[in-house]
This record gives sequence, C-alpha cells and structure tokens, in this order.
Amino acid sequence: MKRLGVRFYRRDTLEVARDLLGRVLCRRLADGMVLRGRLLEVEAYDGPDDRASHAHRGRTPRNAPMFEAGGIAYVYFVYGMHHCLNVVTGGKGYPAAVLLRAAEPPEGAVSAAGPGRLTRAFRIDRSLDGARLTGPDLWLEEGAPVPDRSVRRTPRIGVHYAGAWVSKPYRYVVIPERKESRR
DNA sequence: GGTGCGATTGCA
DNA sequence: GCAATCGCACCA
Repeated sequence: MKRLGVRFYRRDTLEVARDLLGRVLCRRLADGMVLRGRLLEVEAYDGPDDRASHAHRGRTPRNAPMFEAGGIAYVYFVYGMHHCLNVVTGGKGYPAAVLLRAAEPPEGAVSAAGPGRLTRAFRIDRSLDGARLTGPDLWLEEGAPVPDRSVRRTPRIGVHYAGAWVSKPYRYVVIPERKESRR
C-alpha cells in the first residue's frame, strides 16, 4: 500500500488530524516483522497558544521535535511508565503535532486503544523521537478513507489544566460501523 | 540541587 | 477512587 509523504503532514494540524483517521500506522521491528493497524482516534495540538500543548511554554529539549517541519515523530514519556506517539505537522518553527490515541491492534497485540497502549502494542519508545515518518522504522500508509458520518469530534482527554482550550473539539474518533443486523 | 506533576493505565 | 513511577520543567 502507498506510503504517505511529507506533504501529507505539512498542512494545517486540524486537517491532518481528521485525515489521519483510517490511515495505517506501520512499524518495522528489528527482526524485520512489520506491525500494522488503522488509526481510530487522534488529538490535535496546534500552535504556541494552545494551552494544552507541550509547546505552550516555548521550546525545550523535550518538545523540540514539535518545532520542526512536519513528517517526523514526537515521542515523549509520561507518568514514569508510558510513551506517547505524536505525528509532527505544519511548517518549521510552528509547534504542532497530532497525538495518536488508538489504532486497531496489530497482529499479536491485545489492544492499541489508548496512547500508552498504542505505543506498547507498536513497540514505540523514545528511540523513535524525531524519526522521519517516511523512514524504514516507522511510517503511515494510505489505508481506507473514513467518511464524515463515521467521525466524531470531542474535547481532548486529560488536559484539564488548559483553560479555555479544554473544550476545543480537537479529538477525532472513528465511530464503529454498525454491524450487519442478524437474522 | 530540590520540588511538583503529568497529552495514562490498571486495579480496588 | 487512587497508586504507580520518573523525566523534565521550573525555581533557587
């Protein structure tokens, strides 16, 4: 399946977030095995004014990848035990990224629902911080488009500290397709 | 050098 | 409802 190129990421962050749904997250392990899963839930963190964003207080060693041009990963470690994977968006100098919160579990994984579980399922840690999303270890493929009727927007999770930005509908979720009725 | 806390999860 | 667990941002 076709890979997404850097142009996909170097756009408005909310557009990229919406467009990421249904795309296929791909991760090549050291032994050559490739894990794949469609993205089901993401959140946008858009610009220096977004109080929920790590970039809100300016550039630091940790959030530096957010300030780079789109098309790389931003991976951080939280709560002393979980990694979170972001896709960096927009142009160089404008800090923005999309947090990948859930995907279909790749083969062999129990769950990739939740940002910490997603990184665990795909074996992602800080060694991939700043990695190109067009590189050999981590990339996205086109996948199947998700129609608007299957997308729900909500406020972001876990950002109670973000003032007026708490309620912004920057979370995008794929609504599960209704199963065929049984008969 | 010390302190507080987090873009979460799992278990009571 | 809350403990786990530690890197890092911030202050001194």
